[in-house]
Amino acid sequence: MDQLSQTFSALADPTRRAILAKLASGAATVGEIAEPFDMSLPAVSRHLKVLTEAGLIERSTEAQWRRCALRGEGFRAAADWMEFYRRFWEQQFDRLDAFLKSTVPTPAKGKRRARRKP
Amino acid sequence: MDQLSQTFSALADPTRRAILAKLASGAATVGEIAEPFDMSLPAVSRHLKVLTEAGLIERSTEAQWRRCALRGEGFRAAADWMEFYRRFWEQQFDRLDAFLKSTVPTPAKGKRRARRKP
DNA sequence: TCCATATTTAACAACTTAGTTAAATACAGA
DNA sequence: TCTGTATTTAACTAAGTTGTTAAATATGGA
Repeated sequence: MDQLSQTFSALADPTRRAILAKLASGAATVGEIAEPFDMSLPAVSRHLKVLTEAGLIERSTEAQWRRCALRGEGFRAAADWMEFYRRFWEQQFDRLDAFLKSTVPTPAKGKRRARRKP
Repeated sequence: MDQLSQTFSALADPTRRAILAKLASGAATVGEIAEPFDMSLPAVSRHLKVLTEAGLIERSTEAQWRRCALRGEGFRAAADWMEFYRRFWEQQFDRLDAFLKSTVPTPAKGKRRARRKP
């Protein structure tokens, strides 16, 4: 599977996103990560495997614990991909903005399209 | 399924990302969208359904054609979610940057390692 | 009305995913 | 070496995804 698909696929699960959110405030062991979830340890272990293979986390061994930490670089490609589409939602916002402005008693009429500044 | 999962799940397929890329340069009918793919029309139709349900595209009817267009707003939540993690990859870059600076006392001509684009 | 074009729905197969429990493995310390 | 704690792997099931072909539906025009 291509890298982008693997990343988005890994992010498409609420449990995995919750794991990432936890790791955003610091590294943790598998047991610590699993604790808040109403799910067996093997299930969490597999979510961690998916995140690792997607490059979103990295793991190190400390005695009998496996410490997991966020791997920022793993987000970059997906974030860059998304960034390309930013203009579309900003443009949409501008359209709404323009619409609201045109609703206000202002004589400016016509089909012009506002562009947001970068 | 929650909205974020639905969005990321929709993006986790190269065919669907290719469809979005095409729509980024303008709206198109189902037939036009399907044309470049080595895949049956019903298969493309289903990808479009997934994208529609994820809110990433919107459709309108014109005679017997269904016109599809990018729906920027649909990207926003996922992009915002990603944005939260930006500091992690930027921080990682900064760490590398700092490491390289500390490793090379005098940034002279003989560069030992290429720097990634800023 | 009937036909051609555009698209979706139905029915199906192959494959993947996400969870379960039970067993296996890894390591630290008595 | 034996034991307890931490974690992964195996085997299995249920459900979901992606593709196929055939049939159904929608629309405009002769």
